This record gives sequence, structure tokens and C-alpha cells, in this order.
Amino acid sequence: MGHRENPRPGGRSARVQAAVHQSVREMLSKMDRADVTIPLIAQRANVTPSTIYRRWGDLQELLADVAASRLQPEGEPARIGSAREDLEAWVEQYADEMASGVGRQMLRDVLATIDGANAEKCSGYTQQQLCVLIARARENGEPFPSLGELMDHLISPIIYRILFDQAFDAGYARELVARVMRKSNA
Amino acid sequence: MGHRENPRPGGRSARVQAAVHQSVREMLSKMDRADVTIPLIAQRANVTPSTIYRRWGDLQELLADVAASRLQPEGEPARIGSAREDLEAWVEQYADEMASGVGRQMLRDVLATIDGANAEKCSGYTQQQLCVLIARARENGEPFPSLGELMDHLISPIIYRILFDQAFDAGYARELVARVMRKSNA
DNA sequence: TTCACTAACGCAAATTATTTGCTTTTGTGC
DNA sequence: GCACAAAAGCAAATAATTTGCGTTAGTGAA
Repeated sequence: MGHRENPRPGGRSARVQAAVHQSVREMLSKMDRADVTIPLIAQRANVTPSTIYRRWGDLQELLADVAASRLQPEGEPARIGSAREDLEAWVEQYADEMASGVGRQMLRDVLATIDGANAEKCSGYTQQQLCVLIARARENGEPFPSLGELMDHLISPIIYRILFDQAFDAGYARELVARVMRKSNA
Repeated sequence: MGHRENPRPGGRSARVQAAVHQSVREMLSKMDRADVTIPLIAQRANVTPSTIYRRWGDLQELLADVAASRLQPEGEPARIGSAREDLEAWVEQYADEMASGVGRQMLRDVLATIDGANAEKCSGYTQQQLCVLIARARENGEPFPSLGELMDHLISPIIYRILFDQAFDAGYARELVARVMRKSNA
């Protein structure tokens, strides 16, 4: 039986997963990443290392799993006013979160695993959020970029800069929004 | 003295680096990635494991180092005809290379390390190539997108798709070129 | 409720990887 | 050639990972 996707809530499997995830989050916030090892995580979570090895395989996959679950958005994008304003506010928060030290590291963890399941999941979260904004714009009859345009010309440049460059300022995100809106309205 | 940047050519340090890099490349092409370990690499390269540990730290950093050096372009973009044609040809090759199994893995290796030096280096390679194309366009008086536009609206979407999605077809790159050229000419 | 069944866990021994102190080699500048 | 320093080799100590086997806990049927 797959344990990763649907551990029955309240079961032993779910308890172990929760304990391990929490242990990882605590350690990542308190210690240097190089000092986070599976035996230590296991100790804090009150499980044996072999349990973690059997369930996740290695540290990278465990970190990717934790990172993916942390990258899941809490709720829907805030309602500010127009769809464009909602988008601007959402992008600012998204960019800040991803560009922070923790965010960068989560991105890297998610991308480091061999199978792209976690990465795909994260991209899916982003697309869901954008779809909500698109739906709102449609309800209001506001012109709005398509999901493809938003992913290609707003999300992609932000993530690329975060991953490959060091430089990333807040105003840049606003500029991208302006550009993608302008283009969509033309 | 820093050994990573300027090992004097022909020195012992350079020989070890070459042997280790070659050993890694061979193993990555022949075996499953999970079976590539530092002791094995060391054995093939005729060095002791401790040499690798001291120089690179861990497997991730070594793989990132090797990947970064493999991502360095061989020469200048080919001259086909107009700057736009040159760009189209270059992007096609770039996208194919990055989207291949080996390319994806190299990207992930480069991004996995904590300090972004290798990632920055790779982005720098890409920008150098694009600058050559931009310079050619300027010489010919052809209209052409700026480096920023090319990075944001051509390179970023390609890399994002490769990293986060599975789907990536060749025609998509051409479409992006058309879009970024259209925009630049407007 | 009980009972049989199975997935997941704990434990501990065996294996493998990593770290480290010390010695030796090799290339560089005098 | 000689002295110096950086990097490599070696081997012992430590730490992480794998694995076989016994145990526990949740699940579903009677």
C-alpha cells in the first residue's frame, strides 16, 4: 500500500510522518543544514533511523518531501480589489517567500530529487492559485493574462532569478506584472 | 591557495581534478546515479577518497562542479544568417541539450549546492552566448531583444518547464522566440 | 468483540561511507 | 639544488546506511 499519498489520518503511519516532518522543520530552522542527518532527525522524532531509510530512502528525498508540503499554500489569494491588484499582492508575497533563505532552500530541495513528482506538485500549487485569480477576473469581466502567459512571463523569470542569480529586488516583480498585463491587454 | 579556480595547468592538482572529473563523467554515463559513490569515483581516478573529501567536501559539490564544467559551451553560436535565425538555431540546441536526461540532471546537480556559485556560473555562460548574438544584431542593424528580455522571456520559461514540468516540446521554443522578437520590434 | 492478516516499525549486526591526524610527495620560488 | 607550502596518501576512528528478523498496531471479516 502506498504510504506517502494517503496515510489514513490518525494511523501509525501518519503519526510517524508528522513526527518526522516536524523534527525536520525544527532542525532546519535551528541548525546548519550540513548538520541535519537522518540519525538526528530520527532521534528527535522518536523513531529509529531504519524507519526513515525505509520510508524515504535518503535525506534528499525526505527534505524534498518536507519542502513540498511546506510550499503548499495555506489558502486562496487575498481579495484586495481588482483582479490585477489581487495578482500584484499575491505575486509580491510569492516572490518574497521564494526569495527568502528558507524559500530558496526549499526550492532546491524540491528540485534535487530524481523523480520530478515533488517539483511538479509545487508547480501545480502555483497554477492553482493563479487559476483562482483568473476565474475572479473572468467573473468581473476584467482582461487578464492566460495561465500560460502568467507561468511563462511572470513565474518563470522570478524563479529563474532566484535559482541562478543572487540579485532579486521587490520592484522587479511589480515590473513583470505590469509587463504581462500590458501584453495581455494589447 | 585556492585550488578550484586556477590550478596551474600540468600541476598535480590539475591532474587529480582531471582524473576525478573524467571518472565522474564515465560513471554517470554507465551506471545508475544512486550507485555513484565517492569511494568508487576515487578508485577509478586512482586517488584516495580522502583527497576527494578534502577538495570537494561531498558528492553533491563534486557533481555540481562536474556539471558546471560540462555546461560550459564549446564555442560561439553558429552563424546561420540573420541574427534572428542564429538565435532560433542556438535556442533549439540549447533547449534540446537542457531537456535531455543528462541535461536535466546537470541542471539539478548545479542547483543542489548551497552556495550558488556554480548556478551563477552557468547562467553567466548563457548570457555570454546571448551577448554574442546581440552584438551581431547590432552590427547588422537588425532589431533585437535586450539581454534582459531574452533571459526573462526566453531562457527562464524554458528552464522552468524543464525543471518543474515533464512536458517540453521543440516547437515551444520556436514559439517563445517568435513572441520575444515580436515584442521587441513593437 | 475477537481473530487472522499485513504493512510498518524496532532492534541490532554487518557493511559502507566519512572524518581526521599524521606522513609523504610534488611542485614553486629563492 | 634547497627550503617551503600545498596537496595527496595512508590508516584508524567515527558515523551513516543497509539488512534480516522479530514485534507491534491497524484493518477487515466473521
